[in-house]
Amino acid sequence: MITMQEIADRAHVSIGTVSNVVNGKAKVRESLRARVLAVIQELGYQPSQLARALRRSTTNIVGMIIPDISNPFFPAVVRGAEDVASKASYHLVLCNTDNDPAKERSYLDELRSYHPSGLLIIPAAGSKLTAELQPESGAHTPTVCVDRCPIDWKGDAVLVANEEGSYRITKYLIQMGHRHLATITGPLHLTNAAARLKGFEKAIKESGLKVAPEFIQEGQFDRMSGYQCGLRLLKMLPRPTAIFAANDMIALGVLLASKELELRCPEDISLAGFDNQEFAEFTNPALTTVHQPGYQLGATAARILLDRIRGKKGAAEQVVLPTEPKIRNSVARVGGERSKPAPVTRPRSASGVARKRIRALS
Amino acid sequence: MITMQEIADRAHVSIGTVSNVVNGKAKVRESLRARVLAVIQELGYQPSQLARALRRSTTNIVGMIIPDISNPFFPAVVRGAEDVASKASYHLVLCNTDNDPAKERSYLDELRSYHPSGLLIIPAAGSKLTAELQPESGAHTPTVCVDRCPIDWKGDAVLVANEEGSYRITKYLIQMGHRHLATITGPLHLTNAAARLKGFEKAIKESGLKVAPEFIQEGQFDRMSGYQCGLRLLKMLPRPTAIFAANDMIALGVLLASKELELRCPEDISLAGFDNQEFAEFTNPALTTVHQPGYQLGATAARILLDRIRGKKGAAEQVVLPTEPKIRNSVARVGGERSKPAPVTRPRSASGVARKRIRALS
DNA sequence: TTGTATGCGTTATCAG
DNA sequence: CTGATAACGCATACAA
Repeated sequence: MITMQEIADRAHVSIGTVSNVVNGKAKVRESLRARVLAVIQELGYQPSQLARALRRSTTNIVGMIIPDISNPFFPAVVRGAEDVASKASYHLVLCNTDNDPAKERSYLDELRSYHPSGLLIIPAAGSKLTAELQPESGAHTPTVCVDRCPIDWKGDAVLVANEEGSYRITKYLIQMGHRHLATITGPLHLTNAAARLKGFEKAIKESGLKVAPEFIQEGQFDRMSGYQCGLRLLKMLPRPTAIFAANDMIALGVLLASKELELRCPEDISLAGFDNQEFAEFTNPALTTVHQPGYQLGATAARILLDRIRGKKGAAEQVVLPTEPKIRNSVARVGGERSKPAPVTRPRSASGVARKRIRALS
Repeated sequence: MITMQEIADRAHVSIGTVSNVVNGKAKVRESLRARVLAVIQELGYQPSQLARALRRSTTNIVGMIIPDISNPFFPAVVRGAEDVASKASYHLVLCNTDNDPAKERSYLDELRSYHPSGLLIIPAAGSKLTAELQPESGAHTPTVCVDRCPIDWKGDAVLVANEEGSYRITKYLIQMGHRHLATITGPLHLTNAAARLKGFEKAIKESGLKVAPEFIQEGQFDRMSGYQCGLRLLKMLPRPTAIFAANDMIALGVLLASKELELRCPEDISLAGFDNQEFAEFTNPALTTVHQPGYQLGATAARILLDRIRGKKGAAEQVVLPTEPKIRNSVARVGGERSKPAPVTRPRSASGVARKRIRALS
């Protein structure tokens, strides 16, 4: 490795001068500056971020922790975060926790010991380990929770209108004549999974319907889990006529399960998801789901983080981005009803502060 | 931040002793050891990786560079890499280059200045910047190229049998009666894109067929590009009867284009992809494609990298993993032929060293 | 403007 | 076994 000292020697200047030209802080005589730059070029000198960080005790990296890189929803939010971070010349480094709180903890410690400028966290299922990141704790690294947060999280967060989204899609299911609804949830100690279930139950209740407890299956947010819970649900008698899957990966699993049981979707079983992933419009049948703005989620979170990094004080910001049902072909009308479905209404209390106006579903 | 010195003070020992208990290198009297550990616990001390790395000039991180996190194929290889890296207690940090060589360069420099133990690189379209990572260059960081490599790459690499895969799927297309084949390739300066085209052309040639030059469209490996090239192709007269898309994202784009043009797949246009992504069996129609083992790709690369990190010398290893056609419903039989398709034969020279035996397609 | 010296938090080398 | 001390590469306050 080639160091500043070597540059200094070759350019016949002091190491301090080299540092000054590298960082452009202090003024340096033009002739020296040129000479130093030339030597730097020649030797291909790269400043050691390690030493620099140790000295300045901060780096230009933003750490991001995601729970499951193989669920394409998360890469979408990563894209959003990265675009704004890299525009502000921060480097985004990613760690995948595999939904394992222990791994999360380990990555978090590792990341923090590199003194990142900030942290973007999508907590793993079961993590409550973010105590030392809360704003009140002394010299904390600026941190914002994305997509979901531990129940006791007090800091900045950007979420989506989960409850409203699932409420609206469930209403739609009911309007389509379904009376025997089931749902496969995510891990319920995650705020977003809980909110989606809440919206589901709210719609059910409002319509004077009931769901048998066994029609509410708690799963993971992945395809495997959707497959297993789907199988279980589809074998029950009487069978539900519609399943609300708490995300699109689960829905994919249900699709697989129904195929295996030789049940047709939507004729035998209607299905709705949540995410509106890229593949949702291409599945067979095209998946009716709730769109959530993954990219904006990441971008917004990164913007809030940058504000904090730049020293913005004030109360924790909790932004809630809107969700929007996407009606496609995986839900069939059931029963005699032939009337056009009424527009899906919004619940009286939209959860949180929706940034954009949510258009009513036509 | 709490330092070793503080621990030493509180435990009434020297800083050297603290270092010894933390690293478990030298022997420390049990009583002291316990005292130190207690203080560490109490104060929640975390060693500074920064200082440690500066001193040791190496870290336990493995940097990984991927070109497009929103293409689900790459997350799959990340999973593989991470599983083996983290089992060996390395931390995988990810950087997404967005297929931008400048960004790649920047991340690479950044990463390298943190002294990672090794680097896993899936080069961006257009990167030829890996010169200083080649094994011959002096104190290089162990590096292995994954999935594809710049044409002049001399180091370790793990790839898949691209040419063979596209050869076999193209043969299949021809067996299904197609005579007017088109292809949408990836960026052709990427080895894998070039190999897939080569396999395609080889099959064509072997069958005594020809493709019009405009039936070979060079695109990017993403859906947008597939959509655009697809549109172009589908508007040509005479129209190709089958399109071989160099990956599944491109195929998705073609699906969209055909839908927009009100062309039915596979009746009006047959389509084959490459990747066999998770969604491929759920698309409408289910996508016929070439399976490539993303997870193993990452896992194998990480294993080779770990060997190098542990000091293994020797010539560059170039592993080629097998690919396998997956026949589903996006390719229609065309023309009068009604005979059962003959088994797809393997080309005489399977490219590279396939690790597993490739079963003939039945 | 430029050079010198100190310290960031560790690890490693040596005396005790 | 334990403690002092010199690096690691850089930034910065201060002296020249």
